[in-house]
Amino acid sequence: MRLSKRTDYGLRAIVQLAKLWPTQYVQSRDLSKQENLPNKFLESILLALRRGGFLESKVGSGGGYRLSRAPRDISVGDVIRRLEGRLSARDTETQKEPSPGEIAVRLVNTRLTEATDKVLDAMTLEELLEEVGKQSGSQQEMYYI
Amino acid sequence: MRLSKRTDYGLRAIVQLAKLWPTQYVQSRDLSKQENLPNKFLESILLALRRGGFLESKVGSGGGYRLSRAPRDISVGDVIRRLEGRLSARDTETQKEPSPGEIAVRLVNTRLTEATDKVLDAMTLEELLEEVGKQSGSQQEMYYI
DNA sequence: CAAAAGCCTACTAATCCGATAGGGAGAATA
DNA sequence: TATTCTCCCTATCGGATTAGTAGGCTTTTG
Repeated sequence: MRLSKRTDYGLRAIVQLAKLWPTQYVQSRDLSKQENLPNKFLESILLALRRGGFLESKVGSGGGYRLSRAPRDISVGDVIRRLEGRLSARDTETQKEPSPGEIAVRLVNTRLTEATDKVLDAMTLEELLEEVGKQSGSQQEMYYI
Repeated sequence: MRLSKRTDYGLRAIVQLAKLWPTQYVQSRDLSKQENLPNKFLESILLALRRGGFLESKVGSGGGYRLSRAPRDISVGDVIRRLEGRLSARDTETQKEPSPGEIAVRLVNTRLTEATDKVLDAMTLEELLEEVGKQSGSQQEMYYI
């Protein structure tokens, strides 16, 4: 189970935006510098996040992106499902009676989806930020002591 | 979260073998017919499953494959991890201090892996077979009434 | 020996992913 | 008005990965 780069980058960007919330707009170029991401690729991801209702944007000088609501009101699951294109895409319509193997695979897939959804839906950006704070805090102690 | 075709096919084949256990050996050709899978592709998958210790094989006339132990002693998680090549491949060694975004992504990944492992490790082939039995049973009633 | 089956290697085809290029269009600022 | 700044949008490309094929070797059974 691996997240695509697209999702990876999107998460990293939205985490940065959550850190800065509710400050002024942040430009995509700055975001890509902060997390060291390919500029143009990130742009398309931010656009998807905006369309998904997670971000607000402002064009022109002084414009950029910011969260559309508080980090506690944004679910990581929602964000990831928006970014991850490959979700239960084709069901091939099952015109014929499914074989035992097909039923089994479908069952496994269902359980997996349920489990991941449950985990991801339980996480908000706020909680994610807290955890990151703890982690990077203890990290830095190791360096600064 | 999508399983690869390789994993899909492998599961379907091993479910068939579990249904027939502990009968005599089943040929890969018959398996590919039963589940309608590409013959040669399936062969390589069965080989991987044998190397993983899930199957026993017998060469020559009258040979084939069968489970190496009871369905209740084979975990679906083990099977899938064996078939799915792409598991936590590169960790890129993180030479530099990770950014907040990277920490967040790592955290999400950890939680996802934990959740999926938990679900898959809790399933055995036996349990899977039971569920399939229920499903296809109720399916068939709809057709035969 | 001949047939049956697994075993093994190499190759090709198709798909998807990550990334880039090149420009609009509209808002702020001078 | 002109200029700059930023998001917005489309198209395309290269490479990696996945899916599938071909062909033959080896071992067992009859």
